[in-house]
Amino acid sequence: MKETIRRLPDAELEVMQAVWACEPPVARTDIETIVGQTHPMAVTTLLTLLTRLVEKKFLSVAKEGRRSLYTPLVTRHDYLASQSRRFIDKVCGGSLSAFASALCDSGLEKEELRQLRDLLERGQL
Amino acid sequence: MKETIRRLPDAELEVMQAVWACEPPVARTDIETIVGQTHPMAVTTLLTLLTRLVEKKFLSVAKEGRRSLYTPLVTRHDYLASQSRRFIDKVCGGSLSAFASALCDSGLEKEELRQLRDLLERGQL
DNA sequence: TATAATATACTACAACTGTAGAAAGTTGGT
DNA sequence: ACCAACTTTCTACAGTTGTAGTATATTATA
Repeated sequence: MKETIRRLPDAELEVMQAVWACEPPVARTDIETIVGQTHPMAVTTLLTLLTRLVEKKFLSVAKEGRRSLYTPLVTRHDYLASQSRRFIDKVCGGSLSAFASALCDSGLEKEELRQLRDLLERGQL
Repeated sequence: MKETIRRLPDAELEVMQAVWACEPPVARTDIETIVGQTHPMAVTTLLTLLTRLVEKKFLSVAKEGRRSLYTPLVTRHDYLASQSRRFIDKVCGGSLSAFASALCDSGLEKEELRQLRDLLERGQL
């Protein structure tokens, strides 16, 4: 099991999602394209968020000429795993039945819930 | 399915959890006892958080003599359901397989994962 | 009824978050 | 060598969050 990974604020998480969606190292322009599709923001805003992610050790940065190239230091999988645990513990109070009940009433379709069960079964081989 | 419910900051969520654990309406002293077990804080801090929860319409408040009595306006179940959905959408990018994979690697025991599957199955009757 | 006890309201403040303008550095092209 | 284009860094600011001291209101009681 992994050490705890801090929860990122929404805006920073959106940027990380964009970074994770690319082959590293990633240039700002690529991140901008992806983030811009769902959450347009000023270039300087994006750069501020990238700087904060570097400070928080979620990204490393390297200069290539005038550009900065970013590389994830935390994998998407590790982040999701850590936050899933956090969610069960902090939000659901550690209760699996509360968690399951919440999922059943979360708006997922019956078919999606079945799919989730199957994935859980297969995943734990 | 319910309308979206805003995510509460950690401290406010802890207070809500304590409120939900009681029979409403709840006095500050009762909340203090519960919250204090895991997260001791000054009385005024707790009162500030309660005030913010009232402002955010998570609680209603009524005076009884010198005391204030608080009643949840959002049920724990609705909050968990809403936040579960939010987690899958925002954190897992809507991918159930990413979600399942994260759960499998979240540090839950194999036995707990099996239990979760069973709960999901039973829950969706 | 004066006072101690108790409860909440008001005020405060630093750190974090979302957002972006202004400034400054880098480079390709002419 | 100069400029236009582009990139990042610096600075800024309002709103949120975590935390709590001070002031004020209420009440039981001696």
